Amino acid sequence: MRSNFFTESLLNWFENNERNLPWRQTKDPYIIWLSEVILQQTRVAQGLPYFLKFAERFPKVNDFANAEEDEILKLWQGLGYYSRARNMLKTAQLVVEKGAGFPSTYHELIQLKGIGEYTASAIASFSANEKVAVVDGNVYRVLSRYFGIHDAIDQTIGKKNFKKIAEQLLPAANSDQYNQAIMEFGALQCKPKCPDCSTCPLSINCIALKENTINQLPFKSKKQTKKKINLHYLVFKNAENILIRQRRGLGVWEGLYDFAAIEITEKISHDDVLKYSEETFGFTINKIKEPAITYKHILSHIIYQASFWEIEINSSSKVMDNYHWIDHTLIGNYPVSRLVEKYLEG
DNA sequence: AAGACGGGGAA
DNA sequence: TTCCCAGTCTT
Repeated sequence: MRSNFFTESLLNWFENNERNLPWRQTKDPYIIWLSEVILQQTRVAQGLPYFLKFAERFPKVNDFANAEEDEILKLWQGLGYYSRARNMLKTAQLVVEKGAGFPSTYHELIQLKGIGEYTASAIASFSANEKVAVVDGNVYRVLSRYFGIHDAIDQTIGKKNFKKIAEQLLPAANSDQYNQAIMEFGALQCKPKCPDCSTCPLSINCIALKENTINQLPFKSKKQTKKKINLHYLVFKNAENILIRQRRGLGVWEGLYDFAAIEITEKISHDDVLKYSEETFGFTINKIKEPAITYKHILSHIIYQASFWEIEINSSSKVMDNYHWIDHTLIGNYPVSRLVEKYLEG
């Protein structure tokens, strides 16, 4: 599967269409790592401001390694897939501990937390020009269409095939430029919806265009379903304090802060709230404000229907380890989900 | 192999 | 609504 026309056309297209992105101004594997992890499953437009924040706050891996997880998560707030942030801290700490600087070889990178095949290839290619092929969503799309490959990209067999083809296409020289080029081409020209094939320099040899299968490729075998969960938040307050909880072992939003909550499918009543408050916390309720609105919050695999009960109590009695009474004006200092953020915005 | 894991932008 | 984004990890 060698194609000089394909690779030469992409390199030429890239020379004329490359975006000026800040992480392309450096060979520092640490900075490239920042950008690559931030951009996992994330559009450039959404990730860019986060990259700028992180690069400014943590110019060196040492700065990152010395930060508290809460600060990392606060900076990451709103970007999603928070395990990326938690894994980055572990990786930064390990790199500093080893004392040899941020690695730039695929072999070393692939062993680090939060760095998989794509990210290890990207960092090795862009920082050290190692001859490895990147395979991301853009690459699947461009290759599947141009070569008319209908293998499922969410199956092991299909992934291996695309990987092999990507490796065979890698040019001997400028493989770093070529890797950038094919991804940029996928993002700007060979887009998921309505690609502009009429101006595409590869269209003359594009199998999917010839077969009219552009809108069927790349092919995925599974379709995701979302389960619906009702999330009843109990926001306990007294005169000056509010009760927050750090999420531990709940799956979603690990490490972020929210409030006491009941997750059941049924609606809950005024009496349920009273009973739960008494049994779980020993609280005596002063006043309950029923939720006026509900929030629909959609994750990749869950649809939350959330409501917030505001509950006044008189004292701040002792609570479990992962719960904290804090001054209500300080809640903005804690990392929270977009759902909680929207509630707090009123 | 399949599911968990966020949030938002585009059509 | 539906798709998918410079994917990775766990089971």
